[in-house]
Amino acid sequence: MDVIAASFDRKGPSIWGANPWVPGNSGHGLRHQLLSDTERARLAAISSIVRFKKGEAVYRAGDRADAIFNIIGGVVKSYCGNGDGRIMAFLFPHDLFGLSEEGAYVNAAQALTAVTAYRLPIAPLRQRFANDALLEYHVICKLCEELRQAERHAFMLGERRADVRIASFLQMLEQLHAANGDAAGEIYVPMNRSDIGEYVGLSLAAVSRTFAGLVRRKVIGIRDRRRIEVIDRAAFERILAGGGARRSSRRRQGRQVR
Amino acid sequence: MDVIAASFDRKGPSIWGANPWVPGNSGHGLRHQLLSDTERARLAAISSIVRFKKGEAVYRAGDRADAIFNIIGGVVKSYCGNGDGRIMAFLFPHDLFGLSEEGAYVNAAQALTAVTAYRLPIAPLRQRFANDALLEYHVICKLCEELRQAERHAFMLGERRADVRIASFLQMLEQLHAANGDAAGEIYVPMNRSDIGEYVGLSLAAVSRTFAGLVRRKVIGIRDRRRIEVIDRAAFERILAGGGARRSSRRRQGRQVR
DNA sequence: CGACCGATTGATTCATGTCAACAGCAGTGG
DNA sequence: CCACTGCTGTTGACATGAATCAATCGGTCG
Repeated sequence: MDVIAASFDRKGPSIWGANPWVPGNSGHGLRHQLLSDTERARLAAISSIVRFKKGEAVYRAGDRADAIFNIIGGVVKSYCGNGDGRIMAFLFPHDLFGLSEEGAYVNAAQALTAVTAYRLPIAPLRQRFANDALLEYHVICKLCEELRQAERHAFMLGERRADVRIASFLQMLEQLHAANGDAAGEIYVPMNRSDIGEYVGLSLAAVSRTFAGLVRRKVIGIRDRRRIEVIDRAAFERILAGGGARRSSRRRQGRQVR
Repeated sequence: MDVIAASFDRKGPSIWGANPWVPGNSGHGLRHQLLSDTERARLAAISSIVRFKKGEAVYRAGDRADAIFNIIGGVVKSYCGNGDGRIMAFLFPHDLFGLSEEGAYVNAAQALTAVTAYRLPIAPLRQRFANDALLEYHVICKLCEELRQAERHAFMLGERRADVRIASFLQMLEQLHAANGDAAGEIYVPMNRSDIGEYVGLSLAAVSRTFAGLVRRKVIGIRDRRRIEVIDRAAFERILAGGGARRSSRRRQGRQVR
């Protein structure tokens, strides 16, 4: 990990999200910058910029948690450190990560690509919090969003069929690109098959097989191993919906809400 | 739903949690009251107390989100409203729920038992936020905790074997009791088998079978259908650990952290 | 008592895990 | 330039464990 003084050619830490309490704030779920320029500048003053090489560890589970991170560029995975490599989340630019419990990181984090990030030490950050209610409010917004993301993850894992899980995963990446205003049409998949498996709860073999199946059914196309495009959008949506269709057994209806 | 003016025989909304940045703050993960008496009183001033009968809906997915809730007593489930009944979370006293996206609730919520809760309207709450940095900070702490909880949920769903999932679920309930200082020895299970299934990602039949299996193996004992005790603690831990043991195939080693 | 809901249990099916061989590709070093 | 090695991804054969369908049972409510 390299440490560099926060330079001024960037405005400072950047948090993208949507205010959960403002209706249709920018319409179709588009995220935007939550922080004002002055907030970003103030945060820049207490932070440093760090770089990680591909594959480098950002922190390990149980490490003393003295900072949180804000990604400028690259992709990070947050995973269970205890031998079990299940991945809890993929983190992208404008995301915040490094949550702790009782002062220690609960998960481990590793750079999947080369990563640049702001490192925000806890102590000065808490100082800022105490003086800046708006900043805290924005962090609350971001946390709500991460919570929603974690729920979506759990929702996907509740799905039984492998193709639905993979399709949900692709949709997640696609929506992420869309929310960031990136070019559509092609989905960039920065993580390898094994990491996908750890995230969606399938074996490496099953992930590979499922991709192959979707290609055979002409639902998706794979150029590069990391560039996927949805060919048959209707079939894609049908797969995603397919999850809700089943599990329509006896127990469901009439009881859920009365 | 009944609405009652917030009475003064209670101190006001109550949020339990642990400050994620204070090391071993009360040792073994014990949670405590995050709000001061004056904060609680101020929140009480802007909130009302609501009651829900068993089975009653608190809100539905897509409803205009104009308030969040803080449980005083009872258990609530938060579930996906779109026909698909998967449960995202069980909420207990001192929990906060009612998160929204663009001003609308994303999930539906239903009372599993009779429930009493504070209802905190968003508009005045945001007023209070603007004037009370400490309150916001406490909400951040709570959100971090809920995020962690959602991650644990996803972690459990990543598990393949039914007995591990059920054991994790029981452990979750047990730790919940412990964190609240409730009596140990017996686990109170306020939800029915079907709800458990929706939460842990198993069919109703599989939940039932798995409980039966654990009883047959003398790992747990079932008195009442909602009162379970762990008989063979060692075997119980072994089952929980069993998850991490597998998935040790080729792909894992040497790459996760270098 | 009949109807209904929650729960248990059995028989069968089928998707995914597991094991294993192998192919593509990159990096390394002679 | 070419073996050698290691990692990533693909594919096949087989076993397994949970979903599904369905019958049954106990409790509760009217």
